[in-house]
Amino acid sequence: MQVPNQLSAFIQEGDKWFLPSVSLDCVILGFHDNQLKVLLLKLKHSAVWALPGGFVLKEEDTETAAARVLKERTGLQDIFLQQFHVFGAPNRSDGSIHRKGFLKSGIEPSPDNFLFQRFISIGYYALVDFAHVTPFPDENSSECVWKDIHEIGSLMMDHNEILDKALETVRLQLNHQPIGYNLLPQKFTMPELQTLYETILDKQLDRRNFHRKMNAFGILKRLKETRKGGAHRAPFLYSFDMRKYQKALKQGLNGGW
Amino acid sequence: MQVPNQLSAFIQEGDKWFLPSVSLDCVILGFHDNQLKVLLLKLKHSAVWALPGGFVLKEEDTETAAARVLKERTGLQDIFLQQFHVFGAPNRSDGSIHRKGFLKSGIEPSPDNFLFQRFISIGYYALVDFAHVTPFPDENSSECVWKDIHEIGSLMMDHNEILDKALETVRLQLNHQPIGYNLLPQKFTMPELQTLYETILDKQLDRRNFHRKMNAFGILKRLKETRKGGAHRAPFLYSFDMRKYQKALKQGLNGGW
DNA sequence: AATTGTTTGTGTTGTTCTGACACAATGATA
DNA sequence: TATCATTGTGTCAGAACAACACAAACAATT
Repeated sequence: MQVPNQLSAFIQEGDKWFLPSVSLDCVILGFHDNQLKVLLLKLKHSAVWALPGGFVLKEEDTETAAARVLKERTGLQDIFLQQFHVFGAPNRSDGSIHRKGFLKSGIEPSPDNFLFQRFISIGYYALVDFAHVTPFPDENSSECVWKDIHEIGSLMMDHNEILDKALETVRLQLNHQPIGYNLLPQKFTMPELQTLYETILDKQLDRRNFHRKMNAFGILKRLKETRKGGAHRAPFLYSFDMRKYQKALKQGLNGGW
Repeated sequence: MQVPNQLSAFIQEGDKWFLPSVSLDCVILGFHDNQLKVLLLKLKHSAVWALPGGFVLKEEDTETAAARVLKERTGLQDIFLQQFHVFGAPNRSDGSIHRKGFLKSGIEPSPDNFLFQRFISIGYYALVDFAHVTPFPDENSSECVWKDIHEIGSLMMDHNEILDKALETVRLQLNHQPIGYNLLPQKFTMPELQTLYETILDKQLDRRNFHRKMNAFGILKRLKETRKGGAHRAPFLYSFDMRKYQKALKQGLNGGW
């Protein structure tokens, strides 16, 4: 089954294709310039930024639906994708946003249009290699860009809450999920990994202790290459030893009991 | 808005009251006889055990809906309740179970009955003080009882998966949520707390190290009383110092970075 | 009332982990 | 070749941890 590609198909036939009441929103995170980025888009005829979202096809798994939305916005497949929370407040979805969009497009929607109902939303976060992504808008959105997570203003509906919850979840799961692996390119330096940790934890870490502790986990392979070009001493490149990484994550990277 | 109390109202008017496509299931956990228990019920005309579940009223918050289900089965209010996962496989819900129930009740359901549609399910887990709960069945179920988590057989639909995921979540959140506080009575002994930890973690812990570490967290108040009556040395009673407990949980009880 | 069996409370010891710090090595730039 | 910022490595004291021993308490038995 294919997703309808035309706006008009959405408008007139939403309830023909999709599961009612259920939507999903994706917090797509990348790491670039030593900063965490999130993919946002701006709906046509709307002034505010929003998380990319979508609906679940009638015969589709919710995870598959999230992967589909991710692919539509980034072109990426087989990406680390994780549901983290359901947002189920009765007044969270706001049909008036779509209503205005319709009117500005010169369309007169039916009062019981699919988009006007109440939706709960399943939040997913995705971790992607920034360099592999070219964000592009769809026919419903005018812009699709990476935004620094420290420069997010007011988002549509409850999307600020969704984003915050995603970041909180990533922080809590840092020792249990391969977060470094998914956000960094295959080869990376120790200072880059440290900055990633510092950004996620929003906390400064001691460079030398970080180095020692990371090596102690035994999850990194130090390559023979260094990253030249910076104005200073060239740091070694590392990559993850996935077998040991996965094994270590099961215990949690920091033990506990 | 009140929930319909009669089975017939569910059957004939489900889509009048409830949000379509969305259900929820509750993993209600208690601690008794040094073992973790889960509340299960058996649907009328069905041989298998199931988790208590329900639906979301059209204007109701999903959290409120879960609290309502919890209250219906246990009589308890203001309980620690936490969503942990959404189960969204397209074939997970099984209308034929309800169909059989209808037939055995001598009812001829409409083919487009509310219960026959596809449902995703939001999983919630609740932690309750075992002593405060008297499980009782509703008009849809014939039995409602506490079961030891090690003596669970095959449950209805994907409820084994839901239960397993709940237990896994509790284990992962042990250092971040007030799990001891919610599962134990207000006064408890150190050995009881340790057994709770051992049961959740499915791992033996050293009695003396556990004692020392727990005290080091500073989240316990040792009372002047002891628990007499056991055949051996009477252990001290403790209670949680909630202010310090909450504060400690924010960092996570075991640090990490 | 003394003895016994089992459990609880507390302490010790050697090892590992942690946080705070110093210094030498490196690579581009001046 | 000197400079400068950054990276790699090392040290050291204090904290945390695992493994272990022993005394105190309680009820049941004699």
